[in-house]
Amino acid sequence: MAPVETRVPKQKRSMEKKQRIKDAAVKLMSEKGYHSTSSNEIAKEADVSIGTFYSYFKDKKALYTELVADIYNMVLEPVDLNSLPEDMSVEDTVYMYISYIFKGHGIMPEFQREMSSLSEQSDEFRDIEMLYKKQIAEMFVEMLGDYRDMIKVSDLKTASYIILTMVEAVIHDTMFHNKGKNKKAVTRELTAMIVNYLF
Amino acid sequence: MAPVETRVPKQKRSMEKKQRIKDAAVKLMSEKGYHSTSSNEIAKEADVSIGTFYSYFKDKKALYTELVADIYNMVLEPVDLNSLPEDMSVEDTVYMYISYIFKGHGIMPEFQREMSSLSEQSDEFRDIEMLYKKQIAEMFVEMLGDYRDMIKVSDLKTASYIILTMVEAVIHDTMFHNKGKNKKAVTRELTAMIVNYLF
Amino acid sequence: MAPVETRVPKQKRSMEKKQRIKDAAVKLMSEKGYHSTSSNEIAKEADVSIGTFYSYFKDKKALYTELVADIYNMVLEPVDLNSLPEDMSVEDTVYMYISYIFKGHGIMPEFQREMSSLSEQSDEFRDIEMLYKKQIAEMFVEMLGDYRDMIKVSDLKTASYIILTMVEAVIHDTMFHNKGKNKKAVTRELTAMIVNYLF
Amino acid sequence: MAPVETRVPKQKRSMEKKQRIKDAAVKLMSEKGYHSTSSNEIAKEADVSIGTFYSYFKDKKALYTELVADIYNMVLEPVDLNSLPEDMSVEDTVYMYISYIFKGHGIMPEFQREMSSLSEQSDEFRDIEMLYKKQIAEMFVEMLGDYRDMIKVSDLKTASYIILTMVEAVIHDTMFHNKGKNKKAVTRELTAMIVNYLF
DNA sequence: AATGAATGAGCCTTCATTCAT
DNA sequence: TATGAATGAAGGCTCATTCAT
Repeated sequence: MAPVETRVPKQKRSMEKKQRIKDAAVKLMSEKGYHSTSSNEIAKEADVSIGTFYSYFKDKKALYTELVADIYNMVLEPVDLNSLPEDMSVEDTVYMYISYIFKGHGIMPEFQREMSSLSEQSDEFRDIEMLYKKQIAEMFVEMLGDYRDMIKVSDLKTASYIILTMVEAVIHDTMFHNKGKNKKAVTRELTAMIVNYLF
Repeated sequence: MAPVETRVPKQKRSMEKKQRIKDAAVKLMSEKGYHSTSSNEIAKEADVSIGTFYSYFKDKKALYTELVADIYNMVLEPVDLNSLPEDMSVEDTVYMYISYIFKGHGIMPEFQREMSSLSEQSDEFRDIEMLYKKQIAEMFVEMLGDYRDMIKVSDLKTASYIILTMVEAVIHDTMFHNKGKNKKAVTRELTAMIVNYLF
Repeated sequence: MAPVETRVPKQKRSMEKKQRIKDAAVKLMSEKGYHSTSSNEIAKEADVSIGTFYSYFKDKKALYTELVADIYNMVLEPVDLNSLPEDMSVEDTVYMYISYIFKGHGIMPEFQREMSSLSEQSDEFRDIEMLYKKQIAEMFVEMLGDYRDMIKVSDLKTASYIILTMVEAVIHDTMFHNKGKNKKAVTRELTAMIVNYLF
Repeated sequence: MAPVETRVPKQKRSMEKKQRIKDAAVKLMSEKGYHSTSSNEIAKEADVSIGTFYSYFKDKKALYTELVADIYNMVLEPVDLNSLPEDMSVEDTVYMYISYIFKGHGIMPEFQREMSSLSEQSDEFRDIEMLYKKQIAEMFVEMLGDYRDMIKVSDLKTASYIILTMVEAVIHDTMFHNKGKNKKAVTRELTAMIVNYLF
């Protein structure tokens, strides 16, 4: 009843074990989905006892939540907006933004697919996703820099969120159902659409 | 091995029973998702024995498939494109189209949420959804009528599919995460974006 | 609780129905075994309602019991020992006896296979089988006629029962596991063995 | 889908548990037959959780298969043909062989009854039994030793199989339906019969 | 810290049997 | 007589989670 506190690993060996569990989980859940992957299976794939599994993660859901957070961090981390060229055109900026999102969807795409599916089912996961999305949307506003003043749309914040939603939907579709074909063409079309919309 | 065939109800009372099962399923799956809703639970909610459940539906998946079909029929049915005014502007046409999709998402929205979630997980369900989407996308092309000649986009078929994907994503987002606020504003924005894109 | 008396059909139409049920049962049980054949399936195959099924047979087991009795009657019925030639040799007599048993095993052999399997599981069925076996064994003694005096075995009754057991085992094996090959050779060998044993 | 492997017990306590399950299964299946004994029932009788049951056995059939193997091992193990007296008569050899089979049928006779019943129903089970039978039949040929040259039967291999079939049928009958009475008399009769047949 | 044997609630599904019509 | 919709106990099996070692 009184739950044993989940272990917070501080030593390297432990970290490795926790990471092994995560890697195993990503692998298996990407292949077979969250519901069809059992904790025992994950532990075995990670070459760790089921007891160890439960010493690192309160339950299966907690593991999943951490995985989602990890993915988002991986997707967001490598951005360095400060290093953008000063004199990019609007088109180039939007194009770059879309490419960036495209790139993010290239990281563990199968797992992201599973994520987007599960996010619909639980507000808990949904909330994390919102956090990330807001960040990405804000990033777009920043990227626009001085061009912001030329935008005809009044509520830029909302607009950027809608733009992100749209872009992700189309990219998602392109990645999974068109198997990643015509990335470039899609990026171009989206760019045109967004530029037309904003300016 | 050779199971007794699924019952095809012919009398009113039976129809009611089958419908009761469906209603119960929609209710529970909307609340807790497909995977967390058991057949026994559905039967109990429908006030029907589990045996009756399985006499109407081969298995849980078959029930789900019927539900999806029902939803699609409800969404698609009430359209009558022939009765559109002859002299609508492009903006009005697009606006109407988006409104139509918005309306569709208002039917059992929570269940549709679950549907879109499951579609990601199984090509089987995905296929049904595609069918419906293609119809809706084609409908848009038809609605454009004579304006089609003025469109600058070359591949209108693909464009209409992308537009639908986008529109649905945004509407979906608006419905569930903004709880349906500013439908009008969103519709207006989307209209502008699409018109700008196409013409 | 108070069981409705099982119907004893007196009219032709009813007889037909009951027979249809039996035929269907034999067919299905021969193919798939007793345990894998459901009463609903039998009723459907017989083109009769499940209610009708239960008006003719108290339960599934009662149907089976009747089938066993029927088979035994079919196997035993067509014998007419009185018409045997007077001057048969011992060998010919034994050969004829074995052939007779072989023939019996040719009647609905798959169902008999199922029967022999189930007989092991229920004393009820077992008893019926004993009855039949005793009759067959006695028949052999009768067939031997005047040769009886020349037999060296003391307890002919027991001997004849053992002989039957043996013969059936070998025939059974020949029918099902050797797919009925070398019936003649097997009959010949058995004849030799028995003649050697008795005389 | 990818089930956690069946547990291979290494410690004594576990071995005991697995054995308890087997013992319970033998007991119940002997009493009520394979089909009428449920896995939950076996687990309960063994005082073990159903989960434990399925950690030791893939499914009910796998348990059964192990039981059959165990029985065969018990029946075959204690044979040491090399220690036979050199100068046994043919009669004594055959008598000994039959006694050996008789003894084998004394081990868990009720379960063996169920086994022979199931063998008729599934080729899968039948195959295992064949393996064992072939061994026993071959053993007989070996036992005959130098007497083999004096045998008048041409195909000794087949003959030994038929003899085994016969002997088992009679023994089986003696054990269950005559409740083991006159073992000696039956053995004597069978011996005579076989010797007469072979030589 | 780590293990993994053990648990048992709960899942999906079947089928012999009843009974209102 | 006949129907067949309806029942629900029971079966085989899974898997998240616990806890003694």
